[in-house]
Amino acid sequence: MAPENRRAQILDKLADHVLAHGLSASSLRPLAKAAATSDRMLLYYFADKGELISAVLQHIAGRMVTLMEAAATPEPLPYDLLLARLFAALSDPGFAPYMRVFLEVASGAANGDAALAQIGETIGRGFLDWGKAQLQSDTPDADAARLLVTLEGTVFLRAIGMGDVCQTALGPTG
Amino acid sequence: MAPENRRAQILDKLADHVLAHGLSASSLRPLAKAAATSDRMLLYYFADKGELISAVLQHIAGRMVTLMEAAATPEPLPYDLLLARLFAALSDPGFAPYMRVFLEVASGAANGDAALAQIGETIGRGFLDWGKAQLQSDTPDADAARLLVTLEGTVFLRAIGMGDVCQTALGPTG
DNA sequence: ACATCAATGTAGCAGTCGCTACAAGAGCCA
DNA sequence: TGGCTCTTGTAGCGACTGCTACATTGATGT
Repeated sequence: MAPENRRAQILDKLADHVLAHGLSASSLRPLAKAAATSDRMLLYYFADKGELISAVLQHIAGRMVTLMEAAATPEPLPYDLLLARLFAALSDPGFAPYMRVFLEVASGAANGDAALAQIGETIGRGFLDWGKAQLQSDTPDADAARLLVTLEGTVFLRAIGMGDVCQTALGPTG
Repeated sequence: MAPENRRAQILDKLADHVLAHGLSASSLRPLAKAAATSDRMLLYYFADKGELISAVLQHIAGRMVTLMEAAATPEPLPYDLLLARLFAALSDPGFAPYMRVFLEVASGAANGDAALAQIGETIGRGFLDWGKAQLQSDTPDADAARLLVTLEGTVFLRAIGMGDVCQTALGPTG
């Protein structure tokens, strides 16, 4: 098999594993097992673990973009409606693993990992732009920012078992 | 020294280390060094690492409560004003380490660590109640929930270098 | 003085981490 | 056929992980 194909194939299975088990459970040997290869080969296709993780996260980001495009509405929506719709989407079990990983990326970034910070920001800005395009608003920049802040807040709170508070926050007043 | 004092003394230095370097850099030997003792002694005063981390995080939570009490206003504030004030407080370098650790706790909780989830929720609910007491509102529950969601969202976004978006979200419309 | 027991040091175990040296198979070109 | 390069397996290194067995100290109580 052509090396680029092989690398892409491996990357796909690595992404599955990271989404399923998180970055903290993604040392080389478990990753290799998930990709049906050896740690030795992972470091053959990737320069080191940092490059591997970066590639996997970019791959995951690509998948997330695809998911979001599938969730896009043909018409822009007003803030409250879009927020409610996206909040529901993030509750979907198909989307939750991405949020778990995103949270882990943010945590790593906060602890000084520059590579994670860079990838996290790229994903975040992509999300922001995507939301802005979905918004029907007189102040799209501010509303898109509010949207993102609110949604990431719900991701955070749900992680610590406070999903009920998210409902309270978004339910009555929107 | 009485064992309880000694344990408390160690706990205090452990908290310093965790706040400075994060949970991921808090294996037993670095922690022991920070507390001027040995890994052996850490496991003498704490049953195992899980109990130790729980104790440290609870200690950190206690400190955070103290900080928040010091930041409390004598009079309740309306939502927009309180949000702006707390957002500024979370920007303070004295508070930022707590948010970094909180984020790491949330990430660990999302990845299935039950102990972290429990501690994270305790801290989060404490924060929620504290905010509610600070709020002047006709709908304090919903507003406190919105406040918390928004603030945690800014913590998340700032971790990945999107502090500017937080400003945009909170600045013009509040 | 002697026994007892809490507090602490020393040393090490078994496992995992990222990573690498070495060699062997596999396909390709002269 | 003989080399040559791409790919892969085997084995292991040194560092780190949480944790523990064993020995020693020092204070206390009788």
